[in-house]
Amino acid sequence: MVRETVTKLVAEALQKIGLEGEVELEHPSDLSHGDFSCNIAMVLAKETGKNPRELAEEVVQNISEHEDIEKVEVAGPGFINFHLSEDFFTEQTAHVLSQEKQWGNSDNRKGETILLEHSSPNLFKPFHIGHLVNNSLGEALVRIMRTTGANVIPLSFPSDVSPGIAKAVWGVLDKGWEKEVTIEKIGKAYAHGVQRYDEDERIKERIDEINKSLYNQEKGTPEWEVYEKGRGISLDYFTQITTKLGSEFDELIFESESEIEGKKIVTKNTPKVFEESEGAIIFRGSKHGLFDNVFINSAGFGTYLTKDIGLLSLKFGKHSFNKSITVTDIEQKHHFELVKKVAEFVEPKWAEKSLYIQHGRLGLTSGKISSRTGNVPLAEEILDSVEERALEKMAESGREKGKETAKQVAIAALKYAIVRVGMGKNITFDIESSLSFEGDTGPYLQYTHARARSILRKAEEQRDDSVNRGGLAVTNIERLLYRFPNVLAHAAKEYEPHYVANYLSELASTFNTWYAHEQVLDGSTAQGYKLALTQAVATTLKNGLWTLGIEAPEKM
RNA sequence: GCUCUCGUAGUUCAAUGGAUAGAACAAGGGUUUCCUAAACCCUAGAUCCAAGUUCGACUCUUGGCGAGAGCACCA
Repeated sequence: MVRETVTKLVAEALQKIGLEGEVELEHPSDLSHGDFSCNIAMVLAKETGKNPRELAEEVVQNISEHEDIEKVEVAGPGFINFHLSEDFFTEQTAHVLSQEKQWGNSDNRKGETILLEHSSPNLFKPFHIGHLVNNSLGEALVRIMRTTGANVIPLSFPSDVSPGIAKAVWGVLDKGWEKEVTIEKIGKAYAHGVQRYDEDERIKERIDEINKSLYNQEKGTPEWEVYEKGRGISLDYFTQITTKLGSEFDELIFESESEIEGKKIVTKNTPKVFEESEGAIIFRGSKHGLFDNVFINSAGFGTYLTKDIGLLSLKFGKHSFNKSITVTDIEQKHHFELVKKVAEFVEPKWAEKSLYIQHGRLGLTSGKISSRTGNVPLAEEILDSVEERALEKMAESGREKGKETAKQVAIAALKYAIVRVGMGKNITFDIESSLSFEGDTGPYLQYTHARARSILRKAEEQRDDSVNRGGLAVTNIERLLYRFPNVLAHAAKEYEPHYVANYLSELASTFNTWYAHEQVLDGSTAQGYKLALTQAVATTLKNGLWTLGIEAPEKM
C-alpha cells in the first residue's frame, strides 16, 4: 500500500515536469539507503539528454509531501531514495498485532482456484530424501498461494501401476514375504526384483507376466493379493509421512485410473495426433523441436506420457479451476514439455491452463541418490537422527527435553535446507552441515521466535499495543516488518518459496542483533512499544514459517 | 551428436539490469552479575575465461572451458 503511494507521488512529480515513464520501486538492499528506491531518473536521463543526478533533483523537488514519507533524497548515480516516517512504522507495528494470524495475507489471487499437484509417490518404493524436496517445495507453494487469497486444491498422483511395481510384487513372492508384508520389506523386495530382472531371462519373463496381469487388473491371483496388500501399505505409509510433514491432499488421482483414461484419448486421436511405429503408438515430438516417444507400448499399456494426458482429462473433468500446477523433479522437464505439446493438439485448453514447475535434484556429498540400488537414506531415518540431535542439544543447554519440539526442530532443519535455495537449483546435502541448528537454518528461525515469545511470557500484561513509542527511534526491524505481505505475494507470483525463507532469515538476524544490544524489559517508557515490536516479529516469523511448512514452538 | 540447466569466498547458498556482490558454515579473535549463547560482535576470503549490448552486467547476447540432466516402449 505504501508502495502504491510512493509510486503515485513519483508519477505525479514526473507529470509536473512534463515527463512520462514507468515508475518502478525497489527496496534497497542496504537499509541505510532508505525504504524505497527509484531509478526513473537514470532511465529517463538519456532520452531527455539530462544529467541523471540533476534530473533526479528536479523530480524530488516536485514530489508532494505525504505523512508516510519523512524525506526524499538523491543518491549515488541518480537514485531517488524514500525514507518512510516514524508514524508510518509505528502504525505498521499496531497493524501487525491487529492482524495476528492474518498478517501477511493479501487478496492478489482472490477468487482464483488453483490445483496444485505435488509429492506424487511411486507406490512400492520407499519415500527417500529426494521426495522430501518435492514435498517441501510443493507444500510451501500450496501455503504461499493461500496467503494471496487463492483457493488451492492440493492433490497427488500416486503411481500404482508400473513395471517397477511388478518387480516389487515378484520380489515379495520370491522371498516368501506375502504373509508379512511391511514397508521395509517392500523396499527390499523392489531392489531384489530390479536386480534379478536384469540377471535372469526367465525371471524377466515372469515379472513381465505379473506386470501384464496387474495392468489388466486380473484379480484372485497370488500376485494380485500381494499387490493389493502392498498398495494399501504403501498408501498408508505415504499418508503417514506426508501428514507428519504437514501436508494434506484433497484428492488422490491414481495412475491406474489415468492410464485407462489416457489410452482412450490416445486411441481416439490416432492417427490424427499420434501414429503407429514398431508396434507401439508414438508421438512425433521431433516434428515440433522435441523428441519422439512412446505413448502406448507394444504390449498395449499406456506409458507415463499417456498417464499424464489421462490425468489432464481427469483434472478438467472433475474440477473447475484457473490453473493447474504440477511440481516435479527437473529430470522430468522434457517429459512435461512433450505432455504439454500433445495437449495443445488434443485439447488446447489443457495446455493453456497447465503449468509445470521443476525443482532441482537433491544430491548427497556422499554420492547420488537412486532408489534402484535400495541403499538410499529414507526420509524418516534422517528425520529420526536429526531429532536425536535436537534432543541432545536440549540436554546440553539444560532445558527441558520435549519430544514434540525435537520433532518440529528436525523437520525445520530439513525443510529449511531445501526451501532456502532457488527453485530450479540442485541442492547439495552434506547431511552433517546442512542439518545443523546454527546460522541460516530452520532452527535458528524457530529459536528466534521462541526467544521473543519467552520475553513476552515474562512481561505478561505489560505489552502496549497502542502507538506510544516512548522515544524509541525507528529500528531496522520495522524497516523489514511491513514488507512481509509483499514478500509473500512476490514468492507466489514467481513460485519461489526461497524469497520467504531469505526474508525471514534477514528479519530474524536483525531482531537478534537488536535483542543483543537492547534490553526489552527495562522499565522505560519505551518498554511497551518494544514488547509490541517483539510480538510483531514473533507473529511474522510464525506466519512466515507456517508458509514454509515449519512449526514455530513456544519454547525450545 | 541433439535439446536443456548450471558455473559467485575453502564449502552451502543470496543478489526484480543498479549503489561498496550479501549471508551462513568452516578458520582466527572476542562477548554471559542482564529478557533462552541454537545468540551477538570483530578479522580474513569470491562473480570460470574472452568479446559485445547498456548511463550501469553476477544477471542480457555470442564464442570458449567445465559440471549435470534428458533424448522409444521405466516413472
